[in-house]
Amino acid sequence: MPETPTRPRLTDVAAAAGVSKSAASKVLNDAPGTSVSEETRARIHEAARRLGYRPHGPARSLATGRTGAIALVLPPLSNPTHATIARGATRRALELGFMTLTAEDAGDEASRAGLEMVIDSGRIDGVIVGSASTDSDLPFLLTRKQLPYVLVNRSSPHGRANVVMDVAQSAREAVDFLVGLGHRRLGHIGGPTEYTPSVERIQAFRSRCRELRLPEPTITLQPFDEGGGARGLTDLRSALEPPTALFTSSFAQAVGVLGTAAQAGLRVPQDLSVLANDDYPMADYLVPTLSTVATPLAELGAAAVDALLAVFNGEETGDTVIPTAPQIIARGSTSAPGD
Amino acid sequence: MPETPTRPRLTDVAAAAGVSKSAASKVLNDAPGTSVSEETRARIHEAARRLGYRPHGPARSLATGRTGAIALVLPPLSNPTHATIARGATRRALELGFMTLTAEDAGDEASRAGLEMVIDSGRIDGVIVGSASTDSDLPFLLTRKQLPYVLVNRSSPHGRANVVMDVAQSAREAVDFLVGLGHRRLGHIGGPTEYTPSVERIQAFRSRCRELRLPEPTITLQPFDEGGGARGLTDLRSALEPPTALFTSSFAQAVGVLGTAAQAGLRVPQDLSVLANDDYPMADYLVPTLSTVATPLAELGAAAVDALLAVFNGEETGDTVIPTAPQIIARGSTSAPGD
DNA sequence: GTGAAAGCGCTAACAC
DNA sequence: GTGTTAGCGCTTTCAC
Repeated sequence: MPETPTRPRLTDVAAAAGVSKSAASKVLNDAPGTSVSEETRARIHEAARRLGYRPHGPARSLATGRTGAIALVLPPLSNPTHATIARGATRRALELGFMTLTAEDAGDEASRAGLEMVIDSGRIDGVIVGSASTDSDLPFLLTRKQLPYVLVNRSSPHGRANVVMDVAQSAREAVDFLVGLGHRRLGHIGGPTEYTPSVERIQAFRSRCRELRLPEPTITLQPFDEGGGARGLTDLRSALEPPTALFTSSFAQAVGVLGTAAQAGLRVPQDLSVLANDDYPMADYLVPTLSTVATPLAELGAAAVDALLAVFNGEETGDTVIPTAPQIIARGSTSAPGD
Repeated sequence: MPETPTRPRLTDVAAAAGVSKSAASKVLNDAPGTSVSEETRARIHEAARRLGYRPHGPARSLATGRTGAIALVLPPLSNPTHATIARGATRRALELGFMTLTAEDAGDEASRAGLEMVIDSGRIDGVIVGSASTDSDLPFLLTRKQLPYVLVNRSSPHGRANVVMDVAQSAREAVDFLVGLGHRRLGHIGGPTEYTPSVERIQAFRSRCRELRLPEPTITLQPFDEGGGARGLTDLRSALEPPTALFTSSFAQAVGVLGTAAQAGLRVPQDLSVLANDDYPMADYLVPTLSTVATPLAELGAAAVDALLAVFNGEETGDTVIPTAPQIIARGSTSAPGD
């Protein structure tokens, strides 16, 4: 049987089944309240299957005003945090019949252009924003364009729906874990404060230390990358009484800490325990192996999709906090102080 | 001034400029051979600007049969190799006025479903495939669907256009670099042979060793991840005469090697020099810092876009090999044998 | 139960 | 130089 040269249209299916286009359309979408005999229904499905019919997206979009696609606006996916969120979101979207379009937001001119292209294209129903700093104009832009959106791993008072993890809980567990090992002088390498989780993490870390009547923790603010971890370590060590254990706000920062510690002749964990936020397979292969707080990033992405769909339906869901508890994974970079 | 409640259409622009839809359309697309007075032209542009007009993608697609979007089918972007290719491709596509849609191909059922959704959606003009193993049916599928495609970082005799780097050159430079340090017994942790670059790398590595009259190198085949590196190291060390220096086919493998070496009490670089394929910022922070062969991955992605567009235009370009030379970046994980 | 027809926003062939 | 018109493939209202 020779290949069909052009993609089959609804008309072709209808013709093959001996019905009208509208009948075919209703049956294939099983539109509510459609009255078509079981037998015709079967004929239509069979014809569609045989011809390999797939509805043509643009045509359907034009007719319905909906596209079945959502955009993910995230910081560069070279950062595994965001890649994981993206994957979780894409998986969930797929389950619900939505395509995802990723627009990387590196904060530069080119990203911005790409982003506007996607937003203005008329090819998406809504946006999941994971890149917005607190002073980003993205929420306003989307509001002005009348595009539904949710924020993920960020929150904004302007956001119609923010989807977040219990960052404070992670920070508290981190403190408790390190204290459980016997540490009392703790340090934290926080992320930039224009990102809401950084602020929460810092506050929770500090207040948990107070609750436990520990000495005031040393805290430094740094970018999320390896270099930030490196500078953070230098910072913390120059404190009057340097911490014996520290918690980083990103995996990459922890890598930077391990590298810098090794170069400085600081032994981990004997001289310094290191606990990273977020867990990746690489943790098992770093030197020393890296203890982490595993966070439900994929679920976060999935929940963002659910929240966006709720917005589509006009539901006022408010904010979502992922219920999954963070999990400490103890490896070689943490121990009792002095060993 | 109150916001326009609904997105402006071409009709609105035409009305505002006092011309017909077709005039507006032609001017805004500056269609070839359009004769419209400079003055009307200006009026139309001005009206479009004022209203913030953006063509509606689906409508345009329906009318033209083209979408202005291309799909990127790549292995999970948690692998920085593919994330970098994706970024290069997206950047270039944007420059050329194309949107990109990323479909992760993790080789599982869910990815496959997502992929078919994208392919069948009618929302893309072509596909860049970077995930195909040699026995993948993806090329056939795309051919059957009549969707233009190119392979990137892979090659296939069936592919209409393969876009690759000079992997052999990287492998030769790796050998030369290690030999330059004084090593003679070399090892290589190759990637799975169902991926064409793995095969080329292995062959080039081996033949370069022969050219230099070195002892036959020890080669092991492993997955591209950290675990593959770990097992690869174990493998190589169990050789009759273990290599004093090795080249991995991925960055992650090298991380696995460093971790496993540390645990085995093997000193890098004194007991073993390690050179990784591909370079990432993290290399500066591993313990020890990791020597790498930097490869032009972003350019590879960009070139894939160019090649795909050539296919759109019916040009028979054949294969593309990125001209940028690989670059050795010597760090702490390589040294003369025995130090 | 089923089908005819209008129209989503745009482009392009053609008429004026 | 500029406007009219016929679709692109689909959904959906409404009449039969």
